[in-house]
Order: sequence, then structure tokens, then C-alpha cells
Amino acid sequence: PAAQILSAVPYLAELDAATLETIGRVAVRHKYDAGQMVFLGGEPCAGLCIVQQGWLKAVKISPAGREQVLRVIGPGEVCNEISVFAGTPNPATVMALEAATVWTIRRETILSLMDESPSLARTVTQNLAARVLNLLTLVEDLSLRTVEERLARLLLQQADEGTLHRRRWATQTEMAARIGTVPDVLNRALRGLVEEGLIRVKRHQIQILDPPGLEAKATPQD
Amino acid sequence: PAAQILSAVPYLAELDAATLETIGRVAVRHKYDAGQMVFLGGEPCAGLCIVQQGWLKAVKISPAGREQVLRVIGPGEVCNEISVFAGTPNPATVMALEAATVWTIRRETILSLMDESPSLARTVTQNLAARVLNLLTLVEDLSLRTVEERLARLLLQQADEGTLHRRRWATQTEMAARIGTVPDVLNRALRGLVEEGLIRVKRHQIQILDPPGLEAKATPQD
DNA sequence: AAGCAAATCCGACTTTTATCAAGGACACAG
DNA sequence: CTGTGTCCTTGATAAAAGTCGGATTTGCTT
Repeated sequence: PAAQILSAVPYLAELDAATLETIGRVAVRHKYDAGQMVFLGGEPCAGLCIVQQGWLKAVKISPAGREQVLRVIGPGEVCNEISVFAGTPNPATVMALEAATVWTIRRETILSLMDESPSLARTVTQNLAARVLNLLTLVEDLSLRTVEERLARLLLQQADEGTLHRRRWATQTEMAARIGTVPDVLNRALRGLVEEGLIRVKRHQIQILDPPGLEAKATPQD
Repeated sequence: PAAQILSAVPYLAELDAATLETIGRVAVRHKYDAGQMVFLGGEPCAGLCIVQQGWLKAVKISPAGREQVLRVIGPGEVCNEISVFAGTPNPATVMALEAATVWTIRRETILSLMDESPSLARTVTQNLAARVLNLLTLVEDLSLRTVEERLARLLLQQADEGTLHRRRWATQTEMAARIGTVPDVLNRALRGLVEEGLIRVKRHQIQILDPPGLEAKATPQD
């Protein structure tokens, strides 16, 4: 049932069983294939979006076709909060990186729930503040760090116990859009790190051979 | 009296007179000189900050000393919301661009007020969502647009009736940090626009001579 | 297993952005 | 008015990032 799935979403955890039931009745489920568009930037607000399964990405696209990934969205995460709470059109385009199941809740539903539940309001503000924090570090990266530094940071951040497991859709093109560059440049940077013996790139994973060395690369060489 | 000044701040407009009185008693006033630091990034949260008078800027600074302006904060505006609502250290450094008077409210005060007032909660979320929107366009600018495009956009955005009035502190160095580049490069871009007859740079203002032409520069070519 | 499309890799080249050095204009304080 | 900063300007140079054409490999489908 819808309510049970929604109860597993941290964002809605503060709500009691009865309200979750209500939401479950008004929420709409949708499935998307890999590469399919979920929202188009600039379109009117489509409501709050909750990912049940699969991965999405939020991107800005230039007229020339170049893409900057703003955020990667996984199961249990929420997206499109901005247009919901600012009352604006969708600020970014959201696409499915793989087959995904998402729920959509109308804007008014969430807003009125927030009025009744201070704890939901607190969750919402915390979530928004976290989004601002992420964007702040993205701005810092783009403005003050080189591609190599950004790459090193991404690897360290994504790595789990020294190895980074790449999902099927985590191609070099995607990684490039993530750190704000193009595939060719990313590839060079990646190979550069390999030649210095800092990492090893294998089939579907990247191993960090020399964590301290990579840390050094991640810090701007003033 | 403190309460009267605070009532003029849009951020607090939703609160009733009695609560404003309470806040007025617990808020602390502080004055800063031009160039002085208000908060240092990384330090523990110093509470919500309200600008009564003067202008501040929020910046990220690289080890090499290069600066990226995140936001310029004027009278009636609020800053440091992020550390307040995310419960983290200050995410950025805030400095006074000119002599300024600011009020500071402790984190706990705001959080408990929010629990009692749904309309304040709504204001807070709207404000945070607006902050995300600003950062999204900043990311888009830094990642997908050239310096010239960013400059053209800044000019158009800041202009009022075809002329942009520069405050004393709005030097080329500041503008450069605003669009994420260095003074030298900004100057060249500015002169480029002058030579094309799109703008005229005078003492303390910049005139836009050819708005459509500048619009064209503001849009990525092709 | 073959074929096809996407992803990776590579070298040469261009454009954009940053850096360095140094001269000139302006603004303010004494 | 006279110095002493800061800000603006400019050319030469260097570094970083992006582009292009094409060679390989890989993964998936038929």
C-alpha cells in the first residue's frame, strides 16, 4: 500500500499514520524508463516528488547542449521542493538515470500539512538548508577549484572503504557533468591520477590506492 | 526601540507585536566598519543575523586568496539562516562592505518561534527556497556561461531604467568576485562591451546604451 | 556469435581564463 | 595642494579548459 512505502521516506517520517494514509490516497505513482524526462525546467510546478526506487538526476542544460548535474537523487529522497515552496516553475530539469518509480504529491497538500505539523515544518527547513549547503560547495568547487581538484574530491567523497562502486549509469560523461566539465577533460584528469599511481580504474569500480596522495590533490595548491 | 526596527524586516513581518517585543529584548545589536568581518566560515553558528543598515557580502575564499561572492545582503535582509536551520557551522564568511548595523538572534529563539507560528515557518521555507534558486542560477552561470555572458547578465539584472548606479564599494574587484573571475579579466570584458557601443562606463554608474544588444551577449551563442 | 551503439581513449589544436608587471587616474587626508 | 593610497587600465605571457577527428574497446541486442 502507498502509505507503507511513504512511511519509509525520512522526509515524511514525522507524520503520524493517519496523515500518511491520507497522503497515500492523494499521491500519484509514476514509472519512468532510463533516460526519460521526469520534469522539464521552466514548466509549472508539478508537485513534490518522492523517489521510491531507482535514481534520478537534476540538471541545468545550456543551449549548446552542455549539462551541469546539480544533484543525484536516490531512493527515499525528495525532489522538486524548490518549486513547491517558492511557488515558481521547476528550476531544473529532472531525468531518470535508470528505471525509476516516483510518487507525486500536489503542492497544496504539502503546504497545508506543514501548517498543521511543526515537526514537518522543521524537517522541511532542515532539508532546504541542506540543499543550500550542497549548492554552496558546488559553487565553491566550480569557482575556486580546478578540474583535477574537483575530481579528486568527488572520488574521495563517493568512495566507500577505498573503493568506489560505479553504477551502470555512472559513466565518465555523467561524472564530467557532475563536476562541471566535458568527458574528454575528465578522462585526461582520470588518467593523470592513474599514472601517478593514486587510483586504479577497473571495470565497474575505481580503487583509491593512495588516499593521502589523493587528499593532497583535492586541496588547492595555493 | 528594537521592536520597531525589527517590525520593518519582511522576514519577521508575520509575527505579532508581542513576539516582536520579546525578540527585541533578546536580540543583540552590533556595528561593523567597512571591510570588517561579521562571521567567519567554519566557526560555530552565531545565530540569525538581521541587517538594519548598510551592506554585507557572503563569500567563499580559496587558500590562494581568490574570492567568490555568494550573495550581497542589504538593509532588511536576513543572513546566516543556513547554519541556524541546518545546525552546522557558518557555511560562508560574511563581511561588511560599508559601515553596517546588524542584529543577532540566538538559534534556539528562532526555532521555537517557528514551532508556534506556521506563518513564520512558511516565510522561512520561502526564503530558503529563494536562496536555493539564487544559487542554482549562480551554478548555471559559473558552469555554462562565459565571463562575458555573466557580466552582461549582471549588468542587465542590476540596472534600473537603463542605468546601473554603483555604490562606493561596487568596485571592479567586487564585480569580478561576484561573477567568479578576477579583476583583470572583468575589466577587459567591460571594455569590450564599451568598444562595441553597448554600454558606457562613467564615474559611479554604468549606462546601458543598447539593451537588446546586451541581451544578445547575455545569451550563450548558438 | 555478429553487429551496432555507446563509452573510452588519445593526440593536436583553439579558445578562454588567469597571471604578471607596470603605468596612469582618481579620491581622500593631511 | 600634495602626497599616498586604491582603483583602473593595458600588454605580454602562461596555464587551464574545451574542441575536434578518429581509433578502440565494451556491452548489449539480435
